[in-house]
Amino acid sequence: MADRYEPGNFEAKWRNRWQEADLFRTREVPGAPKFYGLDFFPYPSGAGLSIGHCRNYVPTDVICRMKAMQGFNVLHPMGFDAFGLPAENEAIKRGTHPAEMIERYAARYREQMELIGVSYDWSRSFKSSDPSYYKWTQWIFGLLYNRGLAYRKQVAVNWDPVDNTVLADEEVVGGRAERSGALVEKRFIPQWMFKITEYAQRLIDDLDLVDWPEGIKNQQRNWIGRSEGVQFTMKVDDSKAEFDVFTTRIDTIFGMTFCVLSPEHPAVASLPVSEEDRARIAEYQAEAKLLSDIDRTSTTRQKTGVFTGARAINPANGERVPIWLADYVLATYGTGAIMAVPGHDERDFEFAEKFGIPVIAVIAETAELETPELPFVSKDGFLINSGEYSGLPVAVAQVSLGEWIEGLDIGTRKIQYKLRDWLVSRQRYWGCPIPIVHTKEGDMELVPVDQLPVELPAVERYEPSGDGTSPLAAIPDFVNVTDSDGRLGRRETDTMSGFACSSWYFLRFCDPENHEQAFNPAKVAEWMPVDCYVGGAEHAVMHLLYARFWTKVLYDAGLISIQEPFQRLQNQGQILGRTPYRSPRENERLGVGEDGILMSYAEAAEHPPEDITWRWSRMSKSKGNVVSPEEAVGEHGADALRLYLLFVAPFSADVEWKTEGISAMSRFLSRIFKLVDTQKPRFEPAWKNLIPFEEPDDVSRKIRRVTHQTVRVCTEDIERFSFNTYASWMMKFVNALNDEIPTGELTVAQTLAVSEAIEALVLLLAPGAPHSADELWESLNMPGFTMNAEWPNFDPELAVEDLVTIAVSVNGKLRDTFQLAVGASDEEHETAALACPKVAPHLEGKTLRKVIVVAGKVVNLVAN
RNA sequence: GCCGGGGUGGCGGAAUGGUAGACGCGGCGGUCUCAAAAACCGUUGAUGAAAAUCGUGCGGGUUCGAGUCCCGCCCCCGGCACCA
Repeated sequence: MADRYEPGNFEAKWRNRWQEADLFRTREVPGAPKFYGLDFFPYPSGAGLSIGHCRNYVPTDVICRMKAMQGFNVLHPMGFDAFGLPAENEAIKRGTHPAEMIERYAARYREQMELIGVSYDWSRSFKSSDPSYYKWTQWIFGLLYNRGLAYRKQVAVNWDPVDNTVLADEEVVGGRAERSGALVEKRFIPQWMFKITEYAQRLIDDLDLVDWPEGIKNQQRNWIGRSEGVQFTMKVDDSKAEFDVFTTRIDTIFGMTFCVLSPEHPAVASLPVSEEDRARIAEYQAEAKLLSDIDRTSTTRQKTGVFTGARAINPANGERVPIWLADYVLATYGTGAIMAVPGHDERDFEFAEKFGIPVIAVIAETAELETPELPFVSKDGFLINSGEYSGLPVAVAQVSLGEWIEGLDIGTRKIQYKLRDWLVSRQRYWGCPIPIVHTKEGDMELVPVDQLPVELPAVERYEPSGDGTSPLAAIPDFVNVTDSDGRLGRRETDTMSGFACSSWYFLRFCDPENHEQAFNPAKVAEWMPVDCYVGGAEHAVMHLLYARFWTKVLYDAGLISIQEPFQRLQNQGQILGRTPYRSPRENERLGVGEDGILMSYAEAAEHPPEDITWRWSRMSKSKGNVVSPEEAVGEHGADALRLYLLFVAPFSADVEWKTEGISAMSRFLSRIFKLVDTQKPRFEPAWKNLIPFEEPDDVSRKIRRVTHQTVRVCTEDIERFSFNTYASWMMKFVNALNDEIPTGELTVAQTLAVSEAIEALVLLLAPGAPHSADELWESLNMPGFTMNAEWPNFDPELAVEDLVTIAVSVNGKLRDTFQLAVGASDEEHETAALACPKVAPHLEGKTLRKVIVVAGKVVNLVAN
């Protein structure tokens, strides 16, 4: 073995040996604890992995390898999220079939993952587009259908005119398609929906059961958007017409000076209005229809609206208030109608100002105050001008007014959610077919289990039709089927969103070969929940919410015994690449939100440097700033790359990729190789049996102390995802051993302590730099692989320092330090502190008032 | 606007209310070399000759003691955004 890190000489060798030994196959030792470490299901893109992906996979690998060494049964699988628009669109562009293309891309991903030494059990791998997998995706669809959680409905949908398909609300950001960036249009098309709204409350409540970043939990809570309020009926004056409103501020009901219906509200048609009014209303409704969603929700836009001519009666005081139509009231939230209280709501205030509607105050900071500055939107206040409710604090009035409304039987207290049902159907080819047959009568039948999977037909052309139907609709062999009575029926031609496929893959990994069931419940019970789930924060809402929902449905069906799939979640930070931009030329114009024109590195090289702005942005193929694992491994070695990814920053922080740091890791590994090479002749493999019988000396005690301290901290740091400090502590350990190990003849106690230290070093290194660790392990003549060796344990007593440095401060300011034996009494601390030479001048002319002793840490002398 | 997460040397970052800056990068000085690279040793928050003083975005507070806790701001990143 060399005395330096020469990755080209041994890394590939070890990867081959691991493969030959089938080292990563999931162990299922009876009685052993389990650990399920999982990375987000990746879509295998044609660009291959970047080191940004490795930032996700390496840390998970480190924790899984440590758990394996600690004797856990570790499940660490990997598969591919193969269905969906990215694959289909790229296949169309390249003129290949997505299945064949995905196969290639997935194989490349696997090679890259293997190149960096990630310990996946590939025997469990699958793609979501494998019929043996999506058979069961269809089966779960059936389960939802039978439980009344999947339904078809004619709805106004978000239509993506670029991808030619519908999108779920979650996939629309600021009126644009998240994926394609196209402006989303409204269309009315029958769609398959999942009733996720039925689970809204549980999806909020059970966030308390999981160990996730607070930010992600909050994003989910916000997305679900629970609000408590009162829904009540407003009667229209002079008419039988009525409509419901929902408000979270029932306490402000006496301040209602108008009502607003959304332009699409069905009650509009039955309002008692004149012909003239009717014409005005129709005109406004037509205008509203023309507006796109982003125009309509633009925050800079002035409010618009029209008076209907009708009035409604405020049930609280009998006042007749005008009914307006305005598009700032959304048809899709609550009841699509509101009571407007301009005194205490900014939107209503803006509207009232514009249209000259009265604004009155009904809440104030104190019960005595007559007129607060309006709009006064705080809930911290008291009711005024509110009849018998005047004087009550807001919170109290909300309860009593709610009860009063309920007593009158015109409304109820209600909980409202922003969350809408999950739109799951897609009018595209490359997805999991929805296993439904439409009968002649227009009924729907589920395809029986024994006829699953409904396989995607192999076709030549699968471009979207653009007319709102799936390309599958044009394939007679697929569409024409017989129903359960043997009559001609029509197969459902929509496919499922990719998010459906990724909503249960973590269950399939527990039992991937099962041909009889989606999974054996006993096996799922054995492995689930995922103990550590690692991936990017960009899936905070969609994937995690959907997967939680499916898990709860399967729980309700009695198929699994856990309600939350992912016990602990960690989000890695992004790796940013240096990206050149230049200012636009005369005939060029910048897109919205861009402040430069993207360049390639080649372009940048021959461009005047003063015209280039370098910016850090997420590595992506389109930006041309990707560093591949092949490049990094080729130049520095897999272990150096792995360690650098761990060391460079805290796991969740973004990283600006610079190559200088990586060579520091090669140097570090070389120092380890050198240290092990030097100590090898002294290494006593049986140190563990001999060491209890040897009388320790100062040097051996020191070596053992730093060994046990390092073992403790590294173990804790890996456990708490503090990989950067795990790496730091190994560096410190190497520095300490280089300092402490004597160069001459060693005593027996020292030999044993050194052997223990060297063994611990190699084993602690193993999760982070497994190739090097195995190379070193072998050079020490130790048998097998480090991954099968036992993770070092630490003895707290050996880790304890015997001498500690105590800080002495006077009035909180550090003045001196001194050494003291561990366990010294408070008096000893005090005496030693007062004896410190630098302390006396600061006490001069003062009276010592108090002495604070924190044993082993600090002595603070308080004097004045 | 609302909800999260941040703000610490030249840089990445470390620090259960108890010696701020661990570990690493970079810099500086040295050893080795004809020289360079590599490797190794020393040094490196600021001001100061030193003693010392100052120092974790800003302003207050709690405490014997605050990067850490509390209150009020500023800035950066991410998410949501007319949700009644």
